[in-house]
Amino acid sequence: MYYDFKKIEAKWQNYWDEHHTFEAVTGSEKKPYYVLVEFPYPSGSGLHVGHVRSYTAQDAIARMKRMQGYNVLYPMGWDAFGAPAEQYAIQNHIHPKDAVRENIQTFKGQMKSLGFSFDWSREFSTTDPEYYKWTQWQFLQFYKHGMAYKDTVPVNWCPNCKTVLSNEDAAGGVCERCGTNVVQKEKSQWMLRMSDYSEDLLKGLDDTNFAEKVKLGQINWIGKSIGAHVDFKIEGYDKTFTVFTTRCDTLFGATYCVLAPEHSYVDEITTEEHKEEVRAYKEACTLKNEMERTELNKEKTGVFTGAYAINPVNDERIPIYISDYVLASYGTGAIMAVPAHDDRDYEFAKKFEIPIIQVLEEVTGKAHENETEKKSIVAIIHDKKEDKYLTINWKEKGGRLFIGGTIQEGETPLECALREIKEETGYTDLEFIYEGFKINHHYYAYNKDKYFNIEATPFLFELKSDTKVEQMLNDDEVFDVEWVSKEVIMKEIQDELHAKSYEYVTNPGAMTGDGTHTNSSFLNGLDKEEAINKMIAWLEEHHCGTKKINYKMRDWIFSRQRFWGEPIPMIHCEKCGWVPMKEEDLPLLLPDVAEYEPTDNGESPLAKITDWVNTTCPNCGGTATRETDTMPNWAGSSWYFLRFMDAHNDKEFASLDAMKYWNRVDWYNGGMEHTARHLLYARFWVQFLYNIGLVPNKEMIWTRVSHGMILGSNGEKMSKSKGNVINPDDIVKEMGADALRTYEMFIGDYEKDASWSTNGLKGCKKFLDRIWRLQEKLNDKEGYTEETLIHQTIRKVTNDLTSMKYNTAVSALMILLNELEKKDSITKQDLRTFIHLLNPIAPHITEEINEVSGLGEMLASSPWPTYDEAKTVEESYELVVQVNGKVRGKMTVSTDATEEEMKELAQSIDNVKNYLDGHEIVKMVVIPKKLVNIVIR
RNA sequence: GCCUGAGUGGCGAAAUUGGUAGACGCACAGGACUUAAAAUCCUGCGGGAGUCAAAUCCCGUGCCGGUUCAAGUCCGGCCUUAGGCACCA
Repeated sequence: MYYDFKKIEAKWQNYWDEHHTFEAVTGSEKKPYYVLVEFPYPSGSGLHVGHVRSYTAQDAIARMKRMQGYNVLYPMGWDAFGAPAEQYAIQNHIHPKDAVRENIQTFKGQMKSLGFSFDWSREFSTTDPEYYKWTQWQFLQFYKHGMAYKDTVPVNWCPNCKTVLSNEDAAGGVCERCGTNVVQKEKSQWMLRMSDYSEDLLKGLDDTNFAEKVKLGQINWIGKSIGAHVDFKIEGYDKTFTVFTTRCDTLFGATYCVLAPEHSYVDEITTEEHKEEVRAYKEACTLKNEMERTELNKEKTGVFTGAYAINPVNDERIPIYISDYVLASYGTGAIMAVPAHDDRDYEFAKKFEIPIIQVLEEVTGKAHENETEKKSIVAIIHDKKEDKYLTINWKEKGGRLFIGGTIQEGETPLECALREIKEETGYTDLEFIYEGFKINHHYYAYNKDKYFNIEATPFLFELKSDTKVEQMLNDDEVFDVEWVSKEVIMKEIQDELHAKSYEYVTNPGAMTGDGTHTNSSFLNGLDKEEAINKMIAWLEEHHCGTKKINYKMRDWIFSRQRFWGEPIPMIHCEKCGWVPMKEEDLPLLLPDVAEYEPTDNGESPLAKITDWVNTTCPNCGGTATRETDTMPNWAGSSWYFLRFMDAHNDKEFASLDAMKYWNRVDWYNGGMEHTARHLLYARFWVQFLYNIGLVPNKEMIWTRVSHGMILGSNGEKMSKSKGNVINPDDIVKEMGADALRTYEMFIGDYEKDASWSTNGLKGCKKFLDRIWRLQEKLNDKEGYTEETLIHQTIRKVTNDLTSMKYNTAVSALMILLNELEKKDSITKQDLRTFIHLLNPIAPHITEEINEVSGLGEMLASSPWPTYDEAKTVEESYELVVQVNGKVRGKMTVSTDATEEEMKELAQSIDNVKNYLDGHEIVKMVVIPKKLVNIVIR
């Protein structure tokens, strides 16, 4: 039997269009369900097979939910502002809106040819004045509530192209277009006070059902850290500066302070002697952009200001440096540096030879009552020639150790180490290399029957020559002195203190872990958490500090120096300053011109269109000029999901009634690349609207999932230059939309990337062909032929579609097909249920089969198949019999066999008997309806 | 460097959350139909030992170790890889 998929697909697509099959009715009696997929940027290259994957996945959910009786909203629109359209327009001297209109036509045609059940009646583009009118209106609300302000911020600037670049375009510190080094330039920009919402955005996550990794992305971006502000007096000034630290417990170890080069105090406190150096350093920093300051700048740099700060806890005088490793934009732009316990400070202190004070000792071993305290050393001696380390092997009595010993009265740790080496091994010609941080070790000495708590100092020495004296050993010191390799040490040094000592001296660096405090007056003996609390209390009591929470998230830079974006509806009047446009004058339309070359000074191209720029002040009526910056791409996409709820409202952005009816987005799908920023912006936008009473929920998105990419058949990202691009149009023409949809659902785990395989696609086409041929087997009987399997399949497909396991849903249907094909004939109900389950994934062929074979009402308007749990149970199953955990036999057993019967049957299998013969049965583990494991001895 | 995933046949992948590892599909091989090919259908398909053929046994989910009657799944330690963040104090 032959079928023409092109004809069938066109037929049903037209039917759906003409009958408005998938249009959602706001306010319907049915329960609402809102399925959303990120609306695309309509680029010139058309729909990507990756789009097909996520649109199909969401389409399957939307179609199933409709059949389950929900009023489903599954809308589509266009996020069409942005640089590529502007770029294209500049090159071709046409208006971007014309390019956009064309691209939208292409995208829409492609989407229709794939049979997605979008509600096209709600379609809009962010570039429609009817839409961006409301984006502008919402900006005015931000402004009126004090949430929008102008500030001077550094931007990436390409001196050659004379244009402002986004961070993406300035990747690697060079301009993407011309390769010139990007510099930082101060520019006045509109900002939104997003940082005010840090805590709300964090807490709001509890009211969402986002995937764990999505939540984590949001949490990391917000970057909450709990710490303290500490005030430092500046010597010779009646001034203090404040630092932010998460480790105020290490304050006794602070040996210097660092200000960001941009810190406002720098010029004032720099002494005459250091003025030139500081000036030069600051200038060097402005020439560097953010990229260079972070990525390329591994080595710490900085200069001394000549000024000193006073450590409030001990009145120590500590030098103030400036360095670009301290960021002006985070915390207070100033830090206290504790080189012993911070990697960056350690590196800096080593380079500038600043003292390092240890205030935290790592604890090893377990504390015990009645410990004897003492101080000791661990000495590690390295022989460079052989690359071996000196150890003493106590054999059964204590394993392999380095040289250890107790510090005696009047002896320094270093003297002790040298003495112990000489006594225990005889070596005397050693070069001191490194002294590690002290370790606090608890242990029990069997030979003395005593508990000890020692403060051990690890040392590293290099062996200069084999010069030796005779060992001086006590009677109980019976061991071999052995030189061993690194590998032996890693394996055989079991003692915690000695293993740690080795780690400390061979990888010098800051000790950043937890431990017990030392050299810290009232904090001594406390662990990190206790010490932090006690220090905060002390600081507050002495009025020189307080507990403080900091967030990485900053305010949203809302200006773009671009033509193709929503104009910011603000007017600058010389008398009145910045004045918002009147709401009734919105939308502020983009001018209809065909020239928008960038300006020389980084202004938006709009600045050159004087007719548009010059206006009157809404306040005083005097001459005024318009803001020429436009909004970022993120603006229009921050609230589009609200507009879909009431897409044609010309009185409001969306009515509260409509939003209350739809309630929120139930299921939102998008790319992983948008889970951090887009989602955060959208949530911020919604929370603001909620706070001013314009939306019904503080979180308007419930579940957010992300899909993996479709890669080329070579496993690389699809791109024209690699020549591995698959155009969905070609596939639809050759194999049909249903085959493409089925394949993309079957390709693998939905959340993971997957490589394209034409053979895999062919397999899915074959699957559909076989279903078509199933019609030849129809008989006139009633009911199900394979009742149990069909009920199981209904359950499996229903569950899998709801949990995004599309690949196993398809495979369950393949299994059912294999079984149905084995039958001589099947009933109409068999076939009807089968195609019904497949309909959300392959909607055209299934509707056609349903119609041609007269199986019943149209699938799209029929209720989703239901299953009976009792009917999913098999009459019998294969009992697995294990002996000591290994499978030794299987047999078919009735489902109602009791545990006792299972045990008996298990032992009746011949092969099992062979294993049991001559052994005692210790016990039997029975897993009902699964297996019996016989444990023998 | 930090965070988060992932590592299973020739390939894409499954595995009810501790209970028969490799479902389903692709590729491949053999066979049927055909003048022939395509399409379609049937059979086989992790590695090894064994056998005329079986039965049966051993090994096998990145590596090493552990817990358990039982580990792809849990615990400890590594290795590789992808993505995100990155001097965030």
